[in-house]
Amino acid sequence: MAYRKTPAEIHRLTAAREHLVGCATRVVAEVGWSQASVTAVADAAGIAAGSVYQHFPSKAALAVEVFRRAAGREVEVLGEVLHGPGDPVERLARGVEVFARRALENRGLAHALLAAPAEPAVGAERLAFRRRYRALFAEVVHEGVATGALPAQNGEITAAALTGAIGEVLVDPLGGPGDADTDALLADLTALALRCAGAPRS
Amino acid sequence: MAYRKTPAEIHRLTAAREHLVGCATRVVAEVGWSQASVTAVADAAGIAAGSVYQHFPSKAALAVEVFRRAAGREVEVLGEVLHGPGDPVERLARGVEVFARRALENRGLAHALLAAPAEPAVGAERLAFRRRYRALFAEVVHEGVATGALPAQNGEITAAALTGAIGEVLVDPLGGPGDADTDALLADLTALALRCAGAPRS
DNA sequence: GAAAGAAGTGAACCACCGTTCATAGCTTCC
DNA sequence: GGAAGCTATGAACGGTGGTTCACTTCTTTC
Repeated sequence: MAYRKTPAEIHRLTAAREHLVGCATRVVAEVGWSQASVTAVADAAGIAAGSVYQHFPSKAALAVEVFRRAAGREVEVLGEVLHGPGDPVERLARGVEVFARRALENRGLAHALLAAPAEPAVGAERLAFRRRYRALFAEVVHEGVATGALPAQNGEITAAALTGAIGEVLVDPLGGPGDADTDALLADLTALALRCAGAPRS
Repeated sequence: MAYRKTPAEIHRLTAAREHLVGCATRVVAEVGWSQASVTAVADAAGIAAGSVYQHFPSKAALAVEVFRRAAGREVEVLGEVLHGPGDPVERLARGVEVFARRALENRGLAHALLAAPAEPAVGAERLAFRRRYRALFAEVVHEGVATGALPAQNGEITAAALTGAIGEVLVDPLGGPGDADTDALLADLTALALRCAGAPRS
């Protein structure tokens, strides 16, 4: 044999791959899936279109990777908050707030993850992650029902409503174009969440 | 002059157009916007691909027409229920129930209207109609707040949550594939809606 | 330094799809 | 019946965008 990947080379390759995924994520967040052509992504990463295929077998595979990375981060953060300290109702409120705040802080990415038109492979991925968000919320709702803090209810539906509400607000900002008051919006959203779950009025 | 459209001819033309729109709606409901190519739609209507352009200047125009017809019906029905008799809370519950029931009865179409990936022109239309659904719900919520039946709240967000929740449930049926129990689902949804709006517990 | 092999390149390829257009078939009017 | 005008047709066109591939460039090994 006359060639073996040296550690430095391996590192260079994975770095290139990471760089590609990062740039692709940025492009998707900025212009959406439909406009994120292989050429556009490659340009953003400073490589040739053909080189993308050194790292991924197809555009769909790259897209799925981009989606999984970004959506995975959100699931992780949400999970930490929902499984953190505090009683179920508090955690639910904080979870909604964090989830929504992160989405509002990176609207483009959030839109891409939750709503923007995408190829079927990404659509399937989106479905899977929606289930995970929903499951996380539902878990806390069930907990609240068990401890008596919340009334009996279909937790899955409550959870669906929470993600749906945040998605709605993201897709079509109600307060006009400007972020007139993000904090107020977040406050309204958490209040909605507590009503949705049937938490006692404060 | 040697030619003028006779009434019968006019009727034939508009009928052909209607037939085209109807078939296109069916195709979209069955396979989604992305798979509803001009050829597929023309085939379904039993005409040549080129003939579509006798009735519509572009595929986008046909798509928009299909969307407007279908979404317009829903707005109308929802409006009638929400503006009908009964106190605001009752109307809200009935509105959610009717909206969701119709969606569940024609899942394919509902999915196309609310969620399925679509070309930009349809996306814009969708945004406009979402605002209308939302406005209708918000109106009733405001009414309820005014009469004291509901607590003070951001009605727009409550309305967004309601449409979002129904959309969520549609996109990813929670109870597995089967309609295990549509009535139970509807009951859970209306219960959710009332909690969302903060209606007194029954 | 030279051979061997991998990564990078970008122009060309190809499939798909909306759209057009020359042609054929019908309808209207005299 | 025939001229004029409209509608219907479907093969051909053109743009787009993912993918390929012969070739260049860089890295490793001896």
